[in-house]
Amino acid sequence: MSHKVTIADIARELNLTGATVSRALNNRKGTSEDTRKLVQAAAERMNYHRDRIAYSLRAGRTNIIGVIIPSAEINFFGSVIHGIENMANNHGYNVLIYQSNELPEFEQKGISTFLGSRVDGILASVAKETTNFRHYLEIKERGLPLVFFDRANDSLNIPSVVVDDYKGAYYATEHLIHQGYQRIAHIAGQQHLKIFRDRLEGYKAALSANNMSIEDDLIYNGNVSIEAGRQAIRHFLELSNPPDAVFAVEDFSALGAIKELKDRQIIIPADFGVVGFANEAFGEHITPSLSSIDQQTVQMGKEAFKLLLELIEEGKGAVKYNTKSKIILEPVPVFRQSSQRRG
Amino acid sequence: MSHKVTIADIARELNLTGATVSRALNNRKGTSEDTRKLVQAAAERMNYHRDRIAYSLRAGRTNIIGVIIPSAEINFFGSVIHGIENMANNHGYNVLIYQSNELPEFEQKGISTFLGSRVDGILASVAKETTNFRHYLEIKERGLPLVFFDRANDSLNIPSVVVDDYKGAYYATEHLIHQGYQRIAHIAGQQHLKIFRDRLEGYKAALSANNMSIEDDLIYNGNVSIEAGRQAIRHFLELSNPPDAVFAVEDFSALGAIKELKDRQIIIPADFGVVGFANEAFGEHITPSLSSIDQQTVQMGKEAFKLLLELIEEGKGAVKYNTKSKIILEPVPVFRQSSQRRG
DNA sequence: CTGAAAGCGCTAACAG
DNA sequence: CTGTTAGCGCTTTCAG
Repeated sequence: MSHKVTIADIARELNLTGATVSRALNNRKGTSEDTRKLVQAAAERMNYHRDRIAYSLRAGRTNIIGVIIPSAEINFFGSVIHGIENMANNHGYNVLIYQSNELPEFEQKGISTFLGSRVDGILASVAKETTNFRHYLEIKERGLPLVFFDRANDSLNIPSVVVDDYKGAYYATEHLIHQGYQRIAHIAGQQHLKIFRDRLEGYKAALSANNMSIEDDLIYNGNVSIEAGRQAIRHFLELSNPPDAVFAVEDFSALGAIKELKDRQIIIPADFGVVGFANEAFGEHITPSLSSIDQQTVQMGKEAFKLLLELIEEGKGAVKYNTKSKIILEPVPVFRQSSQRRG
Repeated sequence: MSHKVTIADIARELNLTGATVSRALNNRKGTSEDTRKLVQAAAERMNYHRDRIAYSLRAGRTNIIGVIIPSAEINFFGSVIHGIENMANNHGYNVLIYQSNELPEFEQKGISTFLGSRVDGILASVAKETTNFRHYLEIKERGLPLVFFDRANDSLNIPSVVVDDYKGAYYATEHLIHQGYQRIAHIAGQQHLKIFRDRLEGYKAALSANNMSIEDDLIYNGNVSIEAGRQAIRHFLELSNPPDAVFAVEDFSALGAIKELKDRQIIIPADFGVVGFANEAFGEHITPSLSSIDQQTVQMGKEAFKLLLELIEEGKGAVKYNTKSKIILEPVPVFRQSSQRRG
């Protein structure tokens, strides 16, 4: 059980004082080369690890950042965490995780424990159900660095890293047009979420830019689920003038669309084109493979950490929140079988 | 910026002393009802949050556990983390994450920072490349609670939570037999990993129990990848007496097998049955949908935390590591189209 | 019931 | 170059 070894232990061992040992360990100037070596050897030998709790209390910083995500079970967030943690690790930071499970109460609780834990900064992706952002503003008021990723709220003037949803949707729709589809529909997501609104806008813009009309009948308001995708197709096919392609707001509704089309013996992509959004893992493996828009998840995590780190270092207690610090990642189209009927 | 409010601030405000405030806040006995109310109201009003760093230094515990995973990008681990974090949260613990990226050096580094961070316990899933377990033993020697999940090492006498790989493989193989397949092959994984060895054993046992012979030609030694699955099928179909079904060590090799069989116009499941292992998300959506064995990931995370918590609470500095504490979860068969040709 | 004092382990300021 | 002292914010003796 060998009592945890502290600086005092090393000092006693070497007939020195704690201060000297501390200086030697941290290579502070004002220590002779000799004692420095002596101390470091002893530390090694005695298997000393600096106590970060004590250090943090003293230094006023923990080298820990807190990350709030809706759920670690969602692929997307696992991937972002991967980017965040690796980058953080490179810079000497550790990552504390908290899941909101999409509920604002949990978000609030997570923020509260993060504040108590004295994390040096917070990265967050907002829960779907969150409409009141008071708890996020509290972070800001405390002068603690905060960066949103993916699910941001622009009106709060908080830095963020997001993918360009508008552009991604534009690419997807334009691609369908280039593939010769004549009537392109859209399966939309919940419109109270900005990311889904942006995708709808991108879809519309691409149509307009190509002199195609925007028709309400061709925009199905669902949610992000396989079932919504099936329902959308049922709705579309009942129209007197049905579409021949669809851009779905994300991959699961695209998947539902594909399933429904296959059930109805409609050939993809020859008779009907489908593009999703998110580039989920399954897309590559289904038949036909799903065209989609990659969101640069790992990159997003890395950028988010880097931005947070800048704020931490620049800030030192007084962070300047300016809207300038908004990083918009370029979405990457991944076009596969479900939409390619040319070439 | 309002200087962070501390116990001293509240004490000053109320003309009390820090000790009293502390007692009142924590509902310690030996405080009058009146002052208690007074203090708690003031704390609320002044927006006081207890500083966990200072508390931890004093108390010798952080209420933080460290979790080492190979990569957050792997679905499986995201899902386990989900279970761990939710359960930890319920019990007042926070979760620090560290990715080994499958490298023992990183594992070592993670453990080192966890020790420095004075986490109350560690959960770990061993990196593929790890062969020397010295760093894990160090945790044990320090008396810090440690629990392995999924990728464990039984010879170290460290508690663990795993799924019963042997049984899962047995179920999978037996199922194929019950479906009337005559010659059942196996795509094996790297045999230096226990989980893969166990699956091979389960496969063999099921064959033997059903009076079917075990043939070396029907066991393909690959790794866990789509390409390995394809290669295995190529190998099997070249045999003079080829198999008519395969149990793959995990879903990606099963996927490769399915792709190769489809390319060769072999009908699944009528002419060839396929079962995988892991129940990855894509399995449900491919055509034909993939039969697999679910590993109870979320449950695994929950059990792992619960076991760790027991060790933490029982231990209080002197943990008893006994082999008794090994939790083996029941694998859950999920049979879909790729293997069902009856009923 | 409340106050004074000490200490968790570390580092920075000030002396020597 | 090294030692002494103090303090980060909290809780827990021990007195009063």
